[in-house]
Amino acid sequence: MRKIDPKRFKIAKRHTSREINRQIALTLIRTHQPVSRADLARLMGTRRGVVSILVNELLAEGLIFEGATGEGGGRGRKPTFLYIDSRERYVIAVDIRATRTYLMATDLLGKPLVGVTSFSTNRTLGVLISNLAQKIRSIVADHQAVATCQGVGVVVPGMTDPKSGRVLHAPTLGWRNVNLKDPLAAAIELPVHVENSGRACALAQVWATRDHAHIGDLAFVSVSDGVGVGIVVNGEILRGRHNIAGEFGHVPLSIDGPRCSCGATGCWEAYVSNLATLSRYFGRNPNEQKPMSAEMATFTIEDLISRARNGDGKALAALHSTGRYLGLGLASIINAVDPGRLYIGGEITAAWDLIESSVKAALAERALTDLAARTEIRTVSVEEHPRLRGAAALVAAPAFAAPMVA
Amino acid sequence: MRKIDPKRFKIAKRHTSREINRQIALTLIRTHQPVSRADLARLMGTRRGVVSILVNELLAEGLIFEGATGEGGGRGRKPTFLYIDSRERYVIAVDIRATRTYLMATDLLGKPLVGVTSFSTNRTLGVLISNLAQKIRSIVADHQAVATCQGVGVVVPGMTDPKSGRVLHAPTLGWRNVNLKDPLAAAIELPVHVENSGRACALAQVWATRDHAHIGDLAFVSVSDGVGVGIVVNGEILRGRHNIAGEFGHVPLSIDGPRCSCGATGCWEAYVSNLATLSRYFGRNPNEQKPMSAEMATFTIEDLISRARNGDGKALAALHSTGRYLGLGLASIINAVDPGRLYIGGEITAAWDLIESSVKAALAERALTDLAARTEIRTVSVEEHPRLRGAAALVAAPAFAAPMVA
DNA sequence: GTAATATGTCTCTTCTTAGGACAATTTCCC
DNA sequence: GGGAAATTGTCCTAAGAAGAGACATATTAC
Repeated sequence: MRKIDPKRFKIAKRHTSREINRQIALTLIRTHQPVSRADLARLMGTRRGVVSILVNELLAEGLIFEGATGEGGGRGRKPTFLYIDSRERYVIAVDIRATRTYLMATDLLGKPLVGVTSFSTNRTLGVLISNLAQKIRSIVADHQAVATCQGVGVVVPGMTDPKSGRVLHAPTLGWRNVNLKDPLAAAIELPVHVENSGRACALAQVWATRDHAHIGDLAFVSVSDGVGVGIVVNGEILRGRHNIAGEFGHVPLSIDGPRCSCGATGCWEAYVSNLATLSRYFGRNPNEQKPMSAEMATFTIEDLISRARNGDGKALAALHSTGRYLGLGLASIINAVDPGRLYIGGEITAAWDLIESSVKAALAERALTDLAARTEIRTVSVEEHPRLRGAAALVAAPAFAAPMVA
Repeated sequence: MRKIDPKRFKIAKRHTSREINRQIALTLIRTHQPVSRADLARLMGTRRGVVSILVNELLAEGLIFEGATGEGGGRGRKPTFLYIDSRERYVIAVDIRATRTYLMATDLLGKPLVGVTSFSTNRTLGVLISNLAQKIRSIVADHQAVATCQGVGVVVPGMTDPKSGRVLHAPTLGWRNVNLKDPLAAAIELPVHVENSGRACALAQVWATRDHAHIGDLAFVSVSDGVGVGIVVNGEILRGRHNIAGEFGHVPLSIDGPRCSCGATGCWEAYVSNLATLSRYFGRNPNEQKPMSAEMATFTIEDLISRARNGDGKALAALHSTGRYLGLGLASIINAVDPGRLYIGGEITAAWDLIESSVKAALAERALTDLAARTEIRTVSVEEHPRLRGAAALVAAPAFAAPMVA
């Protein structure tokens, strides 16, 4: 039961019905392909005649194509199967991180076209944009003959305003209120979408085609240098009035806890970030100003995980501790927004078999009901490039989204 | 950008456009009344002809009525003003609390028709339902000649499943998995809606007509025996997969903090509930099993507030402390869902002038941005009966809600 | 070879918004 | 006092879109 906004409603015009049904048909082709017109009519509960018109529109726009006539089981005329056309359009995904920037090209369904490339991040905006533009132009040139680029999706580790394309605050990049969209769009002459990386990861999961059970309510928790969280409610990314919604990384576990990079104390992030786990291993107060030893400076979370696997009890204990705090924080997400599924990303997922029991035990401690405590948790490994897939979804997803109505 | 659920979409039928525009017109009449057909056409950006048809439909259904011709400023034929018809239909609101149960009747806009009545709550379901049915039947009998009852909205201090009408868990009532809807609906032969009181309060605020700025994203925090929170996102109540969404009362401030009634430790509720404030005043550990003194047993938060106003430094300190914790928890809500406005209800609002500065200071400590820290906070006094208004909205709001499409 | 059945197209009907004409009012202004 | 201008609400026709069903096409069952 949704209230109509008396300032920003959208009236149904003559073409609105068609628009709605077109997007539904497209969605069904996307999730059920290969699928025939007759199948669509059955799925949609409408006549084949209407479906034919919708399909012809989608064909004319090149969004779908007709494959070979299928091998239907029973008797009767064989159906012509329809598929999403992932040849004519593609998108470019960009993941800007503190030290390196990653690029990838995918089709509209998120399937990679060229592998991931990367270059060292130069934090001076102008330099970074010219570096990016060069790489993007080269990808566009390579594909010019075959397909057209629909746009560029850029994800950034920090708060963003996707509407204006500004990066409001990205601590690890040292950016504050930087307009990333306009100069980049001007340089490459393509539409640019900017989004926070945690939210983009969540977006990638909602739009993941391979998952047939539609999960409209989910949370993505990305654990690495910081903790990024993306929340999806009713199939829509939660952005909030000031573009900070989903920042569960800065919801406290203990207000008297360790100081966090955000300035407050006891944030979840201060307990479960990779730095926190490493500090725990070295028995070091993460807020200490003392210089780190050479070992500590180069030691990574991956090293810690491999030590834990090789029998280092202290490393295992540090991971279990992180697992416990992870579970306690996940319980906050569950009690606050109660998503249908939780996704965990980041380097820590490589140790999931080691920490899962700690996570679930902690979750059960604080989740309000048993059922909620059993909320499904899925890990997304670093190799799946969730951030890049999210950046791609920023551009690709609007083509499949529901039209805004009422 | 919303994803279409490939399992639960809704196709646009022939009558869908009409349905959408009808609800938009109704919404505009509701928020702009008195308003003419021509005004509506301008507001909706459509032709007067279509508006006439929509309005005639609404008139035929008795949802609106034509008032006297208005006194338009300029020249030209005078408009006939349209109003929501709040005479033919009404709803009954019920608020079940641990010790007393409250009833009220309102029109479709939430305006009270008869004052609030109440009776002592009998926690035995059968007895309570027969008590309720008796009261409701008497209200219905009183109004039979004039108007028809659209249904009964019931709010309960606990987790509910509005779809089945079950109370999943209401600690203060000692109920667990109790079907409240069906037996009550059978007894009174009227539709019954059951909802958690915090969520209903939030609902009442979204649908409050007097507030002309539509706030589609808000949070309502009700502080009394417990802490109930209702979250509204995109004009829709957040319920979550397991009907526990919005339970910020059980998100921790400090996992090592005092034990909460939910079994966990350091929940926000354990810091800011009325009991917590009183315990702080008496310098008492709220988990202590020692019997309370006679004074402590009958002393209420209202008493504490009046002592603070009369110069009791300890009382004022206890309130300031609660204010600080309140602000810290509100910061969690802001960082997590970033609503456009926060509403605070409960007895503590009577002391808002005393604690506001503490609340805002604490909020500023933890909110991620200055802008977010300045999120508007409004108090809703106990006298406004937010829970009963929410119960009424449960029944009244669906008539004005956006149709589900795509 | 024929009946049965499924697919996709086409036509006609019905519902709905779009555009504009028109009558009824009401004020402005000479 | 009377005409011009402006505003409201209704009516009629056009065009867009779904609903219903006929029809040609294609394929298997028997």
